[in-house]
Amino acid sequence: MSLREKKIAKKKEEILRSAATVLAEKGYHGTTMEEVAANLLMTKGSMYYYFKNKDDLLYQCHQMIMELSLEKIEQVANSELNPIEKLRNAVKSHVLLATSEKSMFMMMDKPDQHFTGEHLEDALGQRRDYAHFFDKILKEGIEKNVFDENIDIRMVRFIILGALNWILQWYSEDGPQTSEEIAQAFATHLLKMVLK
Amino acid sequence: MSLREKKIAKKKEEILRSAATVLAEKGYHGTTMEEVAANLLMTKGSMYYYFKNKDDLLYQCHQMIMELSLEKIEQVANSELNPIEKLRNAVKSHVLLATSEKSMFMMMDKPDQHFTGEHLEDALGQRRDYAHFFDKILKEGIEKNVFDENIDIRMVRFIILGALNWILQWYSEDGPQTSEEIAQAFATHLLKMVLK
Amino acid sequence: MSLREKKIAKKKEEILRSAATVLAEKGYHGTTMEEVAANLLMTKGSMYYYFKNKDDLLYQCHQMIMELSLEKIEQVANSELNPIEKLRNAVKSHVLLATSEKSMFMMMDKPDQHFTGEHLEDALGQRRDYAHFFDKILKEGIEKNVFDENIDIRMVRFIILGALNWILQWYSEDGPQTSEEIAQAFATHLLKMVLK
Amino acid sequence: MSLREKKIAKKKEEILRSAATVLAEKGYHGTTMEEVAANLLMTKGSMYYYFKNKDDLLYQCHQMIMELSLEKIEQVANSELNPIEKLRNAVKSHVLLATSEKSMFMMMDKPDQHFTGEHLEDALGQRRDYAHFFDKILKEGIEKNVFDENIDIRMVRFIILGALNWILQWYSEDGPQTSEEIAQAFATHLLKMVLK
DNA sequence: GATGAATGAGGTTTCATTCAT
DNA sequence: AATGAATGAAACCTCATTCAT
Repeated sequence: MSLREKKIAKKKEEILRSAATVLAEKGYHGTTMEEVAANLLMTKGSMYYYFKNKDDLLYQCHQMIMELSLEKIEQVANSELNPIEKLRNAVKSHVLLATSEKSMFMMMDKPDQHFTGEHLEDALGQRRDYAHFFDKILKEGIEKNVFDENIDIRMVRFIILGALNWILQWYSEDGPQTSEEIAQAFATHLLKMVLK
Repeated sequence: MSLREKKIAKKKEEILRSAATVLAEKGYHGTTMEEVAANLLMTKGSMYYYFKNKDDLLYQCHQMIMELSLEKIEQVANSELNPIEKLRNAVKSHVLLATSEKSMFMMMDKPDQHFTGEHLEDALGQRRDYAHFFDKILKEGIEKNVFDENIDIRMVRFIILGALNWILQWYSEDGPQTSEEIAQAFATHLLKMVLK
Repeated sequence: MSLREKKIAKKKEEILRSAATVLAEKGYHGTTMEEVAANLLMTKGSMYYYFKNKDDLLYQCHQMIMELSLEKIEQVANSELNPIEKLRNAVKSHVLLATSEKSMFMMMDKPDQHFTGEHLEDALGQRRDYAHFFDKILKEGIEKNVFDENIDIRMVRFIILGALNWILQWYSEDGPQTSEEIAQAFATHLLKMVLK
Repeated sequence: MSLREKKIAKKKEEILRSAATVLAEKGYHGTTMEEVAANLLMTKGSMYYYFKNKDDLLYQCHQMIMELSLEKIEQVANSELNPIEKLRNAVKSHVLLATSEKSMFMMMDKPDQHFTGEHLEDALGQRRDYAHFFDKILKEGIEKNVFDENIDIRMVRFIILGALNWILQWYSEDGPQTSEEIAQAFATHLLKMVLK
């Protein structure tokens, strides 16, 4: 990657982060290009140098955070840990990522309300991929006889993902618990649900 | 309530239900008054006879569903059942309500993105009330020694509410499980998390 | 047609005429919705009540004038006159229409620069239809032995249409000749070209 | 002219030709500097080294083609040919030039839509000059008793110019007639209009 | 000479809202 | 009680133009 390309990439990320912040606060339709730009002391027009249109901006926002998340969970799922540790790590890692990058995660909700066509396909695909890693861990846990064989994998996965995504709705840096503590608590309680 | 008032109330509810459907699908800013009206074979203008403005419409939508939910959970929490049954029933009742009135529940997300001022206060208050009922059940369970005394009530409540609210993101009438089965599965798994 | 529909139709035509005036002066891209509206003491926004978008406005403008023209020439071509009179009348009628509705005719140029897809098809089709009537008259003249059998119908038609359409570029109400006189002169000279 | 100046002049002409092509296809307002530049594998910004602004570009485009045309017709009008041959040659030469440089001629329409102030004066002046040469030929023909003394010179000139300029609207390299044949046909038919 | 980046004015379009009827 | 018509603010987006490098 040339120097110039690096510079562009950096600027793009800057914009994406700004966008994510505003998007998280106001939602897709509630966010204006003006605001995203103002956030960066840029002008509306300049942003169109980097992104084709608002949809594109949103999509790439989604991409960025999705790639981050997928990378993390893939790493955990493919590690040499036992299923218990895998699940614990997956949960913790999601909590830590979500709380530290709250604004970016915020916009992962309701893809079908924001995306259409190919973008929607992509977004849903990535979401499925993410979910799949949890299924994999759960299945492995059952096979290895450390998780309760009666659990309904699909339901458990929905419960875990729901709990994790809900964090954005209530988490605040000034809350009574640090994100570490939350991660710990979530891991503990969710594990209790699946252990024998 | 006079006959006329009844008629108005009925019409209002009709509009609210239509609005909820569209709002659920497209989100607040993505929904136009036109669409809501068209859905009812009405005209945009007419709706202003019943609602002061779009915000008001959204707010009353929110109210309607919140009242329904609060009523249900209050009933359960104040019943004579033991904590286990209370929690089971609270979960089940939420699942059944959410799946049957999906469109109405859909819009309960992110109140701070939609409401301001007094309306926001109200909405957050109701949400807190709802959450409080779960806390109450959990506390009672611990006191009565049927729930694990080590659980972190706040965290558990967040997990439960997260799992419940997330249902809207994946539930489909044509899915592999009926809402009854889902309710059952959720109750079972979530209970496992809190039992001794 | 109901009263209301009539009113709408009238308003639409009002707008179309205003649009035609501005379009004639500034060309398609040079014309703004603002100007068209201002011309009628309307607001930009109001025009979208009557027309889907700018393209739609332009297209219907084109339609209006094309229908007028086609009607006129069809009438002449299908009359009982001899070919000489037919050609004379067709020319005269075009001159009179073009000079009296200069602004509307002005925009018939370069349809492929303004229209796309189906609209382009339509516009080109109508243009072909119009041209066809001239061919028909010319052919009839040759068959009836009143026009020179050596003329190249296609070329002659192009010459006539070119001369007629060019009028818009130079005609002015304050010019030295009335539109009647121009019509007369055009008819005379163009006829001379085709007579035996 | 220094070598450097020559290089610049060459580049300028390159740009003008590219611009003419795009302008012909999309019209003034429909053409973006971006497109013109892209056509030459240049960047938008670079073009401002050669041209002050878009208007300037258009104007110089117009100039280039106008000079070409004027040169041709002046040559014909001032030749030693008899009026008949002069008119025939003027017509033919215009046809051949217009068909071979279609894109450049295309933009000669409606100067008052594109130019203002001094540029408009200039453009109209050149147009008048061009027209004048036809008048001169026609007058000479009448004086020398080879053209019908009853023709209305102004009208005939308008007919001829209209027919000639219209060619751009229908001519295509793949059409049934070569440009030579068209030139021939136009000369023949238009002459017939003015001969005794 | 050339260009990448930024800008801002201006255009099109949408939509909540109003109001006379 | 309903609605057709109008409005204007605000959104998205384009593009000629500039300028540092």
